[in-house]
Amino acid sequence: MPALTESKSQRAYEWIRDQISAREFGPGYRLVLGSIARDLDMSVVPVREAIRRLEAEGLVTFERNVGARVTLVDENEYVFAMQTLGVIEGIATALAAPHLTESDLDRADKVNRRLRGLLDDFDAHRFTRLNQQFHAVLFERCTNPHLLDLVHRGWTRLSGLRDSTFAFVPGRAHDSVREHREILELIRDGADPLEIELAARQHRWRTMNTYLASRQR
Amino acid sequence: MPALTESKSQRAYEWIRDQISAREFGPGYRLVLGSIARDLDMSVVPVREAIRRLEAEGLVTFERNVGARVTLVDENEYVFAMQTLGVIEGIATALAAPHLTESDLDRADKVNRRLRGLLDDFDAHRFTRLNQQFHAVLFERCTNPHLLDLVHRGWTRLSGLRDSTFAFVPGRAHDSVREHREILELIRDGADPLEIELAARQHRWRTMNTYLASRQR
DNA sequence: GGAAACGGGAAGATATACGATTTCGGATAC
DNA sequence: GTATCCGAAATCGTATATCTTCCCGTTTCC
Repeated sequence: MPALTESKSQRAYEWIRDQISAREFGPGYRLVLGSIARDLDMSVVPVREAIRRLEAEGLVTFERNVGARVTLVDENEYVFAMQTLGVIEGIATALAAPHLTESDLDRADKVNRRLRGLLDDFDAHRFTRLNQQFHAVLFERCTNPHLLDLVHRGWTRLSGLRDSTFAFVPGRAHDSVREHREILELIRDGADPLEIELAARQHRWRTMNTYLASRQR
Repeated sequence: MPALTESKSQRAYEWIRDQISAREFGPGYRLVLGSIARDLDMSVVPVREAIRRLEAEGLVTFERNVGARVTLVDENEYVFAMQTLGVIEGIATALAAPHLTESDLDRADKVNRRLRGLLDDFDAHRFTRLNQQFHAVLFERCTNPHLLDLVHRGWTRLSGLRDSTFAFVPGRAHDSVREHREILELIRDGADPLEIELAARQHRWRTMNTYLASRQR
């Protein structure tokens, strides 16, 4: 009988990751091996392995003889993650740009229109979700899988950190939609890759800076 | 009695990583849990955990019910890793630049002179080691630890992949030393961060391109 | 002669067991 | 009242045991 199901270790990994993403396990949440194992109806061994992987990805922090907890991030950490994501996503978008089809661009445009629609009746959570969708269309065709993996990790990490930047600085959403249009424009025009890269990077960095400015008051 | 020694899991992790780095375990090497455990005088459980971490870092590839082997990289993978490292290292260098002291720059310069000294009596392996040292001086002061971590992983990954690019294209070494000087110059002059970033990026990408060109003949 | 079925050994996946370490509440000393 | 010392409970770390899966050489059947 072939294994139709994935390994328990894999299941544990995905389950924990999803819990973190869904913020069931918020930052600082204590991951107790025994209880997770019980919840998932398995022994602790696969759970340990899952946690090791998550540790290597930076989603959880491990302390010898004490245990694992969901990585706790301060202000700085958030900024660092955003700064990094800006760089990685920027180059990924630039590399993907030449491979985007008309239909990709239309899809991105449609998502951006929905984003604009949200501006009136603002919902930070929905906005963030759509926002990610928009960018995903733009970078998914990146030709470098290694880079693409880093982009995904960056997003996962951020989604674990903070529900939504836009909840803190709703004003940023308006500019964001406009910048999306500009980036799409650049891609449609077959602009210089470096120009696209820097536009995408600055777009993210501006969100980060807006957040920073809002905090310092 | 407090634990003066690190955990077995940690020991296994470091040992395997070092073996890969030292190319005792070359690409494709089959990592058999049982024998590693025997070599390190421990049970397989810690070894499994170590391998999971290495898997998450991309150093080993895992296949269900089959086992782990040191990540085998084809031409493409090498190019992807270099491309990524160029981007990451570029921004890290740019971010570090304003924080470099005179003594840092002198140290880098000294290393680069040694590199130039090696040109006459070329030794690709030594050259690669010194080359990494040179760049390490430039990016270590990067203010974003997250980014710095990615740079380190990139280097580790590449060192696992291929002993030395310069062994394939020794001619590149000469240009490389010159470009090092130019980068140092930019930093000393307090050049625009973007300029520094792109110089560092292009420096690495040129090595990659030279390699590619040499392969296509 | 080749394809398919079989079977044994090697290695992986997971469970269970147990000793070690940390944590924390309460008792005791000052 | 506070600080320090115990000890139990919780939890981790690792070893051992068992079951499953895969690999590969051999046999069998067309």
